[in-house]
Amino acid sequence: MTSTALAWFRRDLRLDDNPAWASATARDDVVALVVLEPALLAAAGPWRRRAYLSAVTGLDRSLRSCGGSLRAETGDPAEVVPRAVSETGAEVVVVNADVTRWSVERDRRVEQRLGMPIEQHWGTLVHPPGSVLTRAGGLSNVLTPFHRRWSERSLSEAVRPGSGCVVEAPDGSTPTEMLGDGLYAPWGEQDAAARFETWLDRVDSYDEERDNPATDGTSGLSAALRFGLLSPRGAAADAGTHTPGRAAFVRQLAWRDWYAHLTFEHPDIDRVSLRPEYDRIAWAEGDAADADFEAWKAGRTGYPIVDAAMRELAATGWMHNRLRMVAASFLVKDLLIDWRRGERWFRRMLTDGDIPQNAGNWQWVAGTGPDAAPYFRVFNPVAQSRRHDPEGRYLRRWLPELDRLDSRAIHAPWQAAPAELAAAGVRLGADYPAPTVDHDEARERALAAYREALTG
DNA sequence: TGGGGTTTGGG
DNA sequence: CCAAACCCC
Ligand SMILES: Cc1cc2nc3c(=O)[nH]c(=O)nc-3n(C[C@H](O)[C@H](O)[C@H](O)COP(=O)(O)OP(=O)(O)OC[C@H]3O[C@@H](n4cnc5c(N)ncnc54)[C@H](O)[C@@H]3O)c2cc1C
Repeated sequence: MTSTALAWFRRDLRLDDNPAWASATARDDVVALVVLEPALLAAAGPWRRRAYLSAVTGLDRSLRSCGGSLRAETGDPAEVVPRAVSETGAEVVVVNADVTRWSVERDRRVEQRLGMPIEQHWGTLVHPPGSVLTRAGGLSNVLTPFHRRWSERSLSEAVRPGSGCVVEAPDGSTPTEMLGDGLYAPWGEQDAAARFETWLDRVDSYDEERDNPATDGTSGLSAALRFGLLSPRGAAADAGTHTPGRAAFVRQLAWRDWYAHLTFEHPDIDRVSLRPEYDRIAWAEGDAADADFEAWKAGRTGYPIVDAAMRELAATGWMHNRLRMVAASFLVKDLLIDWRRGERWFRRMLTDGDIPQNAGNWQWVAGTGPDAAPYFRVFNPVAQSRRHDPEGRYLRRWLPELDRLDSRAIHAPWQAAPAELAAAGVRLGADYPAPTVDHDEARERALAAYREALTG
């Protein structure tokens, strides 16, 4: 009698070094399934939706090179998965687990409908939740001790697919048929692996280049990690920590794990401040705040560094880490708008957007999370711009209307002399917005609001 | 991976 | 005069 496993792929869209896939392919036959969940696709903005569907196509490509193909179905997993099980005769469903409340609840619902437990592995983190603990036995609320413990743990060995026969998807449910031929160019684990290889040529200068948004001094691997095209465990192992650049890169992977573990422990990370006293802040609300929020989303705040970053986000689904901090700080501290509103917009628009990383980082910027920046750390958008993009190379890329301003004026056009603006062809309020807020006043307003929440 | 203001100490 | 140190938020 042959044994059949159903491997249900979610955000682990690769075959190599994938614990769930390795286990599933230890059976005689294995069915590979992706469920296109309407709720998830609706929540994703255009960039992440495209990336996800391309990654699904890429997974199908990988499966075809082992003689099978991917079965893709649309619907609620609680309906789709049990149906696929009964159609294929699979006796086990194998997954890599995820940390969000949404995915935990989904898997519980599926198990109920299946009438049996799902076989769970971990394949989207370097170390799974619950495996990195302080002496007291809990999850650290401070990154540094977490990182130390995390580094002390040895990395598990890479796992390889077993020899199970990969089943072909039935007619009508291959990604090509589901998504349309050629609409989504395959983006797969080979692409992620190739990108990682070229990153290893540059990783040694990461610690020096990472804060410069005008150059691609970072790995650009976040979307591949988001969808599991790259094994984070493998990335940490292959990079090593023997140079400062490599150590800094691997530390970022620890940061990623930390936010995932925190999310597993605090499923409401996107809804409540992990330091609850900060939920007493009197955020700006009403028409004026709504107008500020719209200006921020559209890149019309009048602060070039914020506007360039927000325009890049909307146009590409990407934003450099330094700019994420600056743009998020601007929304929270300068506009005094609830971090949750910004978090939702970022999550929708970012190709790499996910709840643990996005909400964790927003809580860090807003000062509401564990080990977050203290609330009185307020970024000055002009100072950040001068420090990290001194020539305005990045600004010019996204704000062509300011290109003729020199590298002194471009960071704060409203401070330039009228003649200088005229010579550069910039009419503030017409070609480019006048600043929506005065940073010095806004900073005082934010400090007062935070202080009030903490003391009053 | 904060910034604004002030003081201090060498030039 | 200026950078660094220091305090505070
Ligand atoms: C307000 C805000 C929102 C963010 N939202 C997201 C998000 O939705 N999804 C996301 O993946 N990252 C998010 N980040 C973290 C970080 O900005 C991105 O991971 C990074 O810019 C991705 O570029 P990279 O792959 O070139 O990173 P690299 O600098 O090359 O870092 C390597 C990897 O480490 C991880 N990493 C790096 N920085 C962080 C960090 N600060 N926190 C956690 N993990 C990190 C990422 O997986 C990244 O791919 C956010 C940061 C901020 C400040």
